[in-house]
Amino acid sequence: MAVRTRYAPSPTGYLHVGGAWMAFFTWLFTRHDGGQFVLRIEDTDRSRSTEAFEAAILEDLRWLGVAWDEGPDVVGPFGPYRQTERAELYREHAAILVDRGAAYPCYCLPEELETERQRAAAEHRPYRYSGRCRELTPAAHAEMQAAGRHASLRFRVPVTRGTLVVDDLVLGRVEFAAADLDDFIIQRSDGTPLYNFANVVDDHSMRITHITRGAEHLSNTPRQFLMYEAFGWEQPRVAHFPSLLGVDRKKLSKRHGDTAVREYKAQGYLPEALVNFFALMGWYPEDGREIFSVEEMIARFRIEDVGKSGAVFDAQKLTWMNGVYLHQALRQTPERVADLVIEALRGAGLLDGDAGPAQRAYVARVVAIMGDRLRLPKDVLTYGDFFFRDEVVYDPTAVRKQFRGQVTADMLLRLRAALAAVAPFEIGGIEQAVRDTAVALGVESKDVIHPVRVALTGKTVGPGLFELIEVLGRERVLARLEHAARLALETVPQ
RNA sequence: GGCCCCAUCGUCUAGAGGCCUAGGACGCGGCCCUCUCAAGGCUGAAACGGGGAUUCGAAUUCCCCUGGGGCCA
Repeated sequence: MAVRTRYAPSPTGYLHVGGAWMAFFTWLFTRHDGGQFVLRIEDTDRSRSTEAFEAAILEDLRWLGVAWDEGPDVVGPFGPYRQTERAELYREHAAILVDRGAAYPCYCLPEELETERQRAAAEHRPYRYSGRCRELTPAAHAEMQAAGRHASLRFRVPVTRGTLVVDDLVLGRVEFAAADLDDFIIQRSDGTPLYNFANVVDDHSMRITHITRGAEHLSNTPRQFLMYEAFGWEQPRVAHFPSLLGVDRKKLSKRHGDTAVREYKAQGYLPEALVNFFALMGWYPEDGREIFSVEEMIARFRIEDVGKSGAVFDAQKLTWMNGVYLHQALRQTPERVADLVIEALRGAGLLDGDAGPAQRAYVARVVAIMGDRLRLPKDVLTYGDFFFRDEVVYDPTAVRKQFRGQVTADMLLRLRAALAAVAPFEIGGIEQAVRDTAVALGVESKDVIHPVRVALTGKTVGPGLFELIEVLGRERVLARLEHAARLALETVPQ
């Protein structure tokens, strides 16, 4: 039988890395087995679900390359794929359970349940629902309804069922005692289904064969299995993936900040880097290789190899990996890197409006000489902001380190004269001019190069000097040297 | 509080009784390369939570404890 899986996000926020990770693993597993992957929107929490979030989640999944075969925007045989459009189905199935005696109306008020709970706590017993509505007589039902009480529906746990075994694809065999469970609510008094119940109905009616979800749902599994039994349905296989943790080792959530996938996208992270990084959390290929294409991941991924323990999301390693992919993109599709850099420059206010062809070509040249220094597009600000500023921002430390008053000023002006004569203004002649100047002054090349770098860029780090001079162009180079010569005179020789 | 899951360097992990003097990667330190930085190469520091048991032999099996996490409340 073909594998059918699903990812079922709630559109109550943007897709976060934990959810994306789960979706990706599910997708990898499905593709490895040549199965079908369904996207289902769990929007029963109407107060917090929005269409905008739903659209954003779809967009972010697509950006990551996680594609679904059926979903809210794809016509499929088991739709609709939004829970709010399936309300009738839940009511019908709840009714089936009531008819079979597997569920019953419960009229207990929240206050009454709270009293039960407190008594249990006072007597140091574990709290379990008392079951007082379990065996109500028809007369009692009528009385409750006459009193204006609306019933919720509770699932009748067969306490004599004994041991419930969950044979998990990741965790292995886990046992629960039916006697530890109490009758749980499957439908609220307003007629809306609870998560656990809607999930079972949906997974079965959508023919899901393998349920993948976060480990936090493991405890729900025995309850769900009981419902499958009550319906007489075949149970799907389950796989609980470990939780994604924040640096505090708590389950990753919005309070950890920077957890939305689109936040990473906005910062210029590449989807292939994100996805490769995801793969390495909880799963490693046999040979310990770390960089591989999606195709390789699909081929190698085995759900049995997924680890059991929660993983901390290490943003530093992700950034390193982004550098690996950025450098790869630099060789294969440099214009893509240029686009990302343009975004970063725009974000920093160093570029405005739409970049014209000339500007794009200029950025491409900058990227060509310094792209291998970038891990993130915004690193362009660290190494090459001077390419995009009219006024060089001088790092005081760099100036203090490299400028020596009159001596430096003379050297800068001498090089200026030499560069003014270089034709064409290309790297070969430029390098010659710099080295000749050093010889003429009786110093080593680097004694010229370092101060000149500060003069032209304001900093001690950056791309090769000869390259950057060429890209900067004669006019700006001459102007900056002249300006820097004056600045040098103001610095006290150390 | 009850139930469940987890446990190797700071982090992601390899390790399914002897191959472990516990390997790799990120990060951190050093060296090389070099006009700087980055990249690259070499290299260093860095872990089996504790206690029992099984075994000739345990990171690897079992039990207890501890710690962390989750679900229900």
